[in-house]
Amino acid sequence: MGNREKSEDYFEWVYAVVAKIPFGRVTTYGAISQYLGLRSGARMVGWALNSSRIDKEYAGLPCHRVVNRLGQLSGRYHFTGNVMEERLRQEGVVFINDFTVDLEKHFWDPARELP
DNA sequence: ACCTTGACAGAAT
DNA sequence: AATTCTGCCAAGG
Repeated sequence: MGNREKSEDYFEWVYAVVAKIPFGRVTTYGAISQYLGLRSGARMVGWALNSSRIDKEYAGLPCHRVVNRLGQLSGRYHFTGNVMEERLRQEGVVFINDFTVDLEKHFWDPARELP
């Protein structure tokens, strides 16, 4: 795990996109997989982030800005405590409730915003 | 080598 | 409208 050389390179592609999510904006697993044209689907995007969590080289990745299609912080349990929510609130992201962000307001679509 | 389990999402029931 | 099923594929047991 955390072995970037082997496995499919799309893990790298995922990291690249996540790294470009602007401050105060969020995107979804599905949007990323769609933008990258991954047949593997949104599930593998989450899997890639799971690897990045362990891989120190990607410790700075703003993976807290990735939520599921309903705006729910499905990855919150992979952060310590409620770090994911705290970070987003710090960026001024509006919450519907403790684990759901206002996607309408903050959604960032890589397919539309990226060249 | 087989089965289960996911940081998901969309279709089908 | 709500729940279940299905595609997807990498790890871990």
